[in-house]
Amino acid sequence: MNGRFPIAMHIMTLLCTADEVLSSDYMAGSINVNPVLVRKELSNLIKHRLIKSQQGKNGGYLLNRPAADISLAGIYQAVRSGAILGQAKNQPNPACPIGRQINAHLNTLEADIEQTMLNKLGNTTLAAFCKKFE
Amino acid sequence: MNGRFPIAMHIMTLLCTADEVLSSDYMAGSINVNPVLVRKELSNLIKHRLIKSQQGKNGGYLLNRPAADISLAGIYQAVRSGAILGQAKNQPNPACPIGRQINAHLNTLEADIEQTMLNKLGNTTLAAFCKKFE
DNA sequence: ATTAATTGTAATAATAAATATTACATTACA
DNA sequence: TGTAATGTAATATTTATTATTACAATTAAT
Repeated sequence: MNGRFPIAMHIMTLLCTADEVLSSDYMAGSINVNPVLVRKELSNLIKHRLIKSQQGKNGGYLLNRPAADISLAGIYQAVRSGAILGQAKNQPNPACPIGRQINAHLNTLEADIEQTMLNKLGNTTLAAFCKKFE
Repeated sequence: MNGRFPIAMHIMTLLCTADEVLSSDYMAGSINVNPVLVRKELSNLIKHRLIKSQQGKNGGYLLNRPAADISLAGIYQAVRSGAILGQAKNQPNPACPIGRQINAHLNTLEADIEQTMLNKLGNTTLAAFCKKFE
């Protein structure tokens, strides 16, 4: 996987603990990645209605609802890209009895694991996560 | 993540359902990836004592113990590389109160989720997985 | 003994994915 | 009107993954 979940969590934690809007440049400075990457992730988080923005001078970003109403599962779902257990890009040989069926069975397993993980992540709110930073 | 778990599962399923040793070239043909990639993964699975090899002509690979004694968690642990929830390669700004602590808290979360996932994968044996292919 | 099929592994190349950079249009406050 | 910010496209760079080539070592079969 890539660094999107850690970066999204960093963003959400910053916004959760801030008492005013934060700029993408400020957040990029805390995360220490390129500001455009942060803005892309902010765009995505807006699309998933987790945050909102204020444009123009003195603009910035803020949470779209109370942190107690945002679960880590929601954040994960906003950034998830591909399978938890990995995604091979091969196309197994359909002439082989195993190759013909393996993807279907792996997909079932993947769905099962992902649901387990979402249940677990759903147990923690952003508010609870941010309490650790006191 | 990458395709190592799917490929390892494909290998283990082939070996589980075979009644003789299988060559890396045969398995590469079923998986449809480069034979050297398969041999590298086979090497790794040997290192984790999940399979063993017979060298020389007519050689090949076979399971190292009954499929009922191999769990999907064991296979996952043999191939896992990095964090389930993603690994950012940035170094957060230590001058920021959030940046200073975020990695510690994300690592705790990661460990928690990974344990949940291993518990779930531990519930299924390779033998049970392979029964689906009848 | 010799041959051939195979494991095992190193070195390199090619491809794909992630991240960084540059640029600039748009917005809204002061 | 100037300025600080969002929003986004285009491109470049870096990193990770997969493929390829090559060949030494091993062992069964002839």
